[in-house]
Amino acid sequence: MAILDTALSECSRVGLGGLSIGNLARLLDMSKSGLFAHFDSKENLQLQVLQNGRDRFVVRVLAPALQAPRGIPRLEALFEHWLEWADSPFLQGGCIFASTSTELAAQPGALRDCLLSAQRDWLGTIAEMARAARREEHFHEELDPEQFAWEFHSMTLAYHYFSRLIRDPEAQSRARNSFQNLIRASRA
Amino acid sequence: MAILDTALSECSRVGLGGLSIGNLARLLDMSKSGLFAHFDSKENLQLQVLQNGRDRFVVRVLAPALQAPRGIPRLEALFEHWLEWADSPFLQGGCIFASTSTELAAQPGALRDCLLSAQRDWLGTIAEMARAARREEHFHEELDPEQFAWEFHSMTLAYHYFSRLIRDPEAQSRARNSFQNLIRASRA
DNA sequence: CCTACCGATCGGTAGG
DNA sequence: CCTACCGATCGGTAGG
Repeated sequence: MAILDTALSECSRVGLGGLSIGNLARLLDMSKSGLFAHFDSKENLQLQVLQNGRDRFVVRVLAPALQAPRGIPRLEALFEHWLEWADSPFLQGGCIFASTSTELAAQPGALRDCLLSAQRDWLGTIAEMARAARREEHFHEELDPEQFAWEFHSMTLAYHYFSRLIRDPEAQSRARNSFQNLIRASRA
Repeated sequence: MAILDTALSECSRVGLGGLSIGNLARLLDMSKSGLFAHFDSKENLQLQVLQNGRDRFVVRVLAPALQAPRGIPRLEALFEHWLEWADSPFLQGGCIFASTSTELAAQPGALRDCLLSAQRDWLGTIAEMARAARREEHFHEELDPEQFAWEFHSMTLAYHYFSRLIRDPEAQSRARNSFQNLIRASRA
C-alpha cells in the first residue's frame, strides 16, 4: 500500500512520533481526513507502519539469507542482507527498527510491544542460526548462541549509528571487520 | 541548574523532540513563559540540555577513568564508568547520547552538529586510549585504534538497547563479556 | 518570574 | 475519498 510505504520511509527519518497525519497527507497529495479514514487512530497507523517494516524485512533480509547453506554461510548472508536493508532507498533514514528502538525504549504501549516482539523474533532467529552453525561444527562447542546474537545485533546498531549520524565513509568496512572478528572467534 | 537537570532526565526518556516547554514547566511548577524567559528559543534550551549532558559525562565517566593507569586498566575503567552512567538515576531513559543519536541522525541543524561534535570527541578519546595501550605494549602492534573505538562504542549502543528496550536482566554481564572478548583479541 | 494572548498545528469528528 | 470544523497543545510574544 502506497500510504504505508511513504509512511515507512518518513518514519525512518523522523521516528514514529515525528510522523503527523497532516504532513503525511501532504506528502501523498491527499486531504488529512481522507488519509485518516484508512486508519481508526494515529496509533493504528503507526502499528501498521511497523508491521509493514516487518513484512519488508522478511522479504529483504530473512528470506534471502535462508537461501544460503546452514552455518557460517547463512550467517554471512544474513549480515550482508542486513547491510543492504539498512541502505535501502525506500528507508530514507535507515533501518526503522534501529531508529525506533531508542524512541520506544521508554514509552510503554502497543507500539513498544509490537517493536519488542519483532526484535525478540529477530534475536531468536540469529541465535537459532548460530545454534545451527554449532551443530554443523562450523562453530566451537562452547559457543553461546545468545551472546552471539547480542554481538551480531550490536554490529547492526553500530552500523546504523556510524553510517547515519557520523556519516563515516568506512562504516561498511568497519562493520564487516567487526563481523569477521566475531566469526573468527566463534569458529571450531 | 535545576531546569536543565530536569530537562536532561526528561529528554533521556522522550528525546529532544519529545520535550515540550509546557510540559517541562509543569514538571518544574513554573509558568510556561517564566521558564521560556531563561532561554531565547526551544532550540537553545535543547542545546543547553545537550551541553549539560556533556558536562555531566565528563564528570561521571571521563574524569574517573583518567584516574586509572594508562592502557588496559584505563579502558576497563572507562567501560565500567560508562555502564554506571547509563544506569544513573538522573537519566531516567538511560544515556542521552544513545537515545538522541538515532533521533538526530537524519535531522540537520544545530542540535545534530552539537551531538556530532560530542560524539567525535568521545570516539577520539577511546581511540587515543587504545593508542596509549598499544604504546604501553598492552595491545599488539597491529591494533587499529579507530576499529577499537568502533567496537567499544558498539557495545555501549548494545547495552542501551538491551537494557532499555529488551530489558534483558543479563544486559550487564553480556556487555562485560563482549568487552572482555574485545580486550582479549587486542592483547599483545 | 507572571497573566494573557497570538497563529499554527496536532489528532480526531460530523456530515456528506 | 472530501470540506469544514472541534478542543488541545505547540513555540513564542506583549506587557508588566
